Amino acid sequence: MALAYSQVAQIRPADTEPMQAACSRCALGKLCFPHAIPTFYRSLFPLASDKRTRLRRGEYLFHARDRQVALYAVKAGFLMSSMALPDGQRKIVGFHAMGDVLGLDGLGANAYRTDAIAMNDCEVCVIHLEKFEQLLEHPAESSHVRQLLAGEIARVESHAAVIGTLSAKQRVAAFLLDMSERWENCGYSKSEFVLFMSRKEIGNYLGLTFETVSRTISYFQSKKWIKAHGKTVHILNMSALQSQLANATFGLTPRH
Amino acid sequence: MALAYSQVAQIRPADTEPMQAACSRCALGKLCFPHAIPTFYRSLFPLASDKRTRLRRGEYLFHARDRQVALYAVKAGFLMSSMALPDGQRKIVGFHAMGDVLGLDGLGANAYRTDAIAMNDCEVCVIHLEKFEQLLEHPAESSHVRQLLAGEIARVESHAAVIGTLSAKQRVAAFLLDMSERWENCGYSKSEFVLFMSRKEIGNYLGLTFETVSRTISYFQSKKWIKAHGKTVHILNMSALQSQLANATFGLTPRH
DNA sequence: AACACTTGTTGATCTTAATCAAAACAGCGA
DNA sequence: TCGCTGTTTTGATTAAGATCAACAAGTGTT
Repeated sequence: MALAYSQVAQIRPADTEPMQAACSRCALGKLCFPHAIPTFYRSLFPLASDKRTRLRRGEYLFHARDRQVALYAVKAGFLMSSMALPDGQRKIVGFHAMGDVLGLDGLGANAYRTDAIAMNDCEVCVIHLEKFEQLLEHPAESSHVRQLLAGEIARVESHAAVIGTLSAKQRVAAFLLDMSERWENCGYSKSEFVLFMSRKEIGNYLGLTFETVSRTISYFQSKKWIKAHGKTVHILNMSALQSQLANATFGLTPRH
Repeated sequence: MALAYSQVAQIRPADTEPMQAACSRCALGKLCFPHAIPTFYRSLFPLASDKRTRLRRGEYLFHARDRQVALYAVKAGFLMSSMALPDGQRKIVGFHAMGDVLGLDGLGANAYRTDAIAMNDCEVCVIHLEKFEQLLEHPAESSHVRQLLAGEIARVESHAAVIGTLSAKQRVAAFLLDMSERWENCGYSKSEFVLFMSRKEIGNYLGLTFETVSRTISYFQSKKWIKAHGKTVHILNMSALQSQLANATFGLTPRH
């Protein structure tokens, strides 16, 4: 039964409430829609996001194929997006933390293309599509949206490159460095952080089994490059992890 | 020495010439910018694309990190986009045929993010960024661009799912079906077509060695599902290939 | 046509990571 | 607190696919 997230839970109305704080006053500020609604536009479009939604672990924010009604900006907590494969498996194609915008890949298709599932309790800003259309009338927002979309392409392309060319050790090293960078971007320590996903989920994301992920983490610990109990990770030697990616590839990994 | 495409060749001015046929009269018509410049806008923006460029096999259309100056729509021929990996390898992240638009992933970043290389002689429409900005003022175009971007995300995500979860046989089957579909979308036969890339390039794209690709193609031939000499492929049993993807996965492939 | 050179096929062997299995550990509700 | 359940770690074995190698089939050039 794949992941334990199978329980389908619709967002109940009670969980959706008007936002107290407008985007302009949101602590995330620069992360999701940095210049959202410049002062002189405020009278027209008072808020980019007018609702927020709370989700509990395992709840779906949206399902692939659902008619798209909104974009979502993560305010707190973590989500993942996954795709159903023809054979009934699921593949995790992305992890999302605060500031990330979800639902972009559905634009124009009138339907979401992935499932978005909460990995823990989280809070999400809702930007309804009508509101979004209004936002787009402002060139800065419109260009920012293209930037978000283009950035997402770049992110997914890199990920495809990672899982398509690197060995297990390299993939896990790349993953840890990526997580480190993301925590840093959110203003936290880049050398000490908590993974918000299980070994199984990491493996799914990286195209490895959870045993291989676990073994690789143990290996990095034996080298004293990291210290990890459970989901807590302490990076002791960042450059050793980085060099895994840079050299390592002569004779040790696929030539392609 | 990676792929034989290493020779860097800038586009020479002589290769870039004014287009005879405007988008509105282009044979590709619906493919790249379907509603480009509706009649009543023509006086303002007479052409989406005002230049075309010819490339010979191995030439670069653009390099990652180059300042982005244009988008490109493929008019004839085939290109690939590839990324340089930290270790000096290259990873092919996409193949592009006529009607495809290249350069999208650089939008907003002010620089291309991938290298685009001609796989054979080809002809490409150039949509300069200034022209593009004008185009965006028309809501239909603006929305179409978002659609192109979102579609690209979906395409790359599926590809990541393919190489992250499927076995060699499944990947090659998925690849052949994908090529088949693309040829069909361009109005050609879906069961008989020419692969425009080498086994090595297929392998690179799919995260396999060229030997494995070759062996897998031989295997499909031995099953009488396809007939192939060199780059010419004849699909004899489409549903057998499809079923490779659907079942196959119980006990035979990674559980993740 | 003859040549070099690149691309593709097939075989034999080896390595990596998957699979199977079992025990240690952590979290949670009664 | 205990015991249940799911997660993580570690070990032993296997299989898929990478690597090494040799040859065949194309492709292009003079």
